[in-house]
Amino acid sequence: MPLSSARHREPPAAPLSFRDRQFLAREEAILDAANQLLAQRGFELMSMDDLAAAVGIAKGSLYKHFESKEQLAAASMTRLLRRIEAQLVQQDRKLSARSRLESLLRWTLRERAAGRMPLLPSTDQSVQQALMSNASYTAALSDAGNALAELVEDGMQAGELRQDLPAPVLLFTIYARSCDPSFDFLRASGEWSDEQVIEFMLATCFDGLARK
Amino acid sequence: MPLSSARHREPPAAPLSFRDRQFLAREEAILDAANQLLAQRGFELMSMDDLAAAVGIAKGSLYKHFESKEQLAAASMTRLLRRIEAQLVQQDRKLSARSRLESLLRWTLRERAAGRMPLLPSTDQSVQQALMSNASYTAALSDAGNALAELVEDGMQAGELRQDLPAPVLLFTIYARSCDPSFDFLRASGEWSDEQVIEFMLATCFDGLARK
DNA sequence: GTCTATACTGAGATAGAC
DNA sequence: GTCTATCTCAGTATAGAC
Repeated sequence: MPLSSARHREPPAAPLSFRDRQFLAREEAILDAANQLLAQRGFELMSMDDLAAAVGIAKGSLYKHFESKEQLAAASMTRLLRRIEAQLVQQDRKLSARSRLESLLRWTLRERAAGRMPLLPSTDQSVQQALMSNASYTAALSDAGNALAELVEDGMQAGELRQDLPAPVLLFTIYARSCDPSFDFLRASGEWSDEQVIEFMLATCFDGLARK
Repeated sequence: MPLSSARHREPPAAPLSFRDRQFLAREEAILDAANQLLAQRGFELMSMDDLAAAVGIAKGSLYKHFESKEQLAAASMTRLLRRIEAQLVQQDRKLSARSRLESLLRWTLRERAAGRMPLLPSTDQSVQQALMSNASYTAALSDAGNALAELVEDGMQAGELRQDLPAPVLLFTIYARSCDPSFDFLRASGEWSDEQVIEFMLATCFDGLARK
């Protein structure tokens, strides 16, 4: 009977009771900790024990909020997708499509540097399957994907993005940069600041490796 | 007692007995199957049960060849790195650095399409740690990395690759393309052939997303 | 050296008191 | 709804027969 994501997306008209707000606050805390652990270790290596310890609650209590580890991961990913969408919505729409895409990728990589990127897109089939059978997740994925696709289309029509490749190729390429391992490699080398590495990523993504 | 990678790297002068050759052939079969499973599910989700079943031998026998799952993964990665290096060595050295890099990436993505890429670079710390404490692996990694770095340097000096970014940025960017999830996304869409997707990857990698 | 059978461990999930 | 204690099972690794 957890309130869960249903109430997330459609807040009731009536004000929440103190207990409900406390419950939701705890749920947010769980998702925050889950994001950290998922980012650090990935889905399989994040144990519910570790998560409970990180949040400071008992393992059993996790299951009052989320019915399984998979559903918890789905909630974590859903929240991320909603945030991505929010980033796109709040952007100044007078900016060029390319600069909006760059700005989104910058935000995403900053989130990742801060350890808040669950990084599930790159994991295995069983998790993917669990995600895709979660209605909230697929809805959020569709919404964020559509918003991003629209931006890519705009950029292509405006002549800012190349037109000799199919739009999905550009879309997935941008999407994949958010979980690109080169980000970790470059950060691990310790030679550059996070912001420098982010700008490197943007440069190689949009302008490629070849000399122009 | 397994012959293992030591004999791999320095074959003895004496010819191998029939039993030894059989043993090594089985070891190769294990690594082939391991590559497939690692590619499909990743390290954590590949169980030794599955692997033994795929090879058609008993689980216990695996431990006569490799002392642990981690060492087995290290052997798999080592073999891959040696093959990458071999690709570089056998290339026509009169070709431009850029076309040699493209050709290497093409080979790598074809290997991946065929399910032969263990994809371990993107996994967690515990595996990475186990790999880095394996001498054969670190040697192979160093060799392949140096060969690749040399090629990148050549390309930059020849003016084929951009010079406004540090060389390691270019190197890691190319390296990361071999485990780029966008490859899977594009293949899964079913709209293009593997070869088309590979060329898309090369195009976005070297020329970027922006219109030139 | 390969097999079958088993010990041991970690982790997901549940039961029941409060 | 949260806690402690426990169940169950998958998976690594090992033992022992042949």
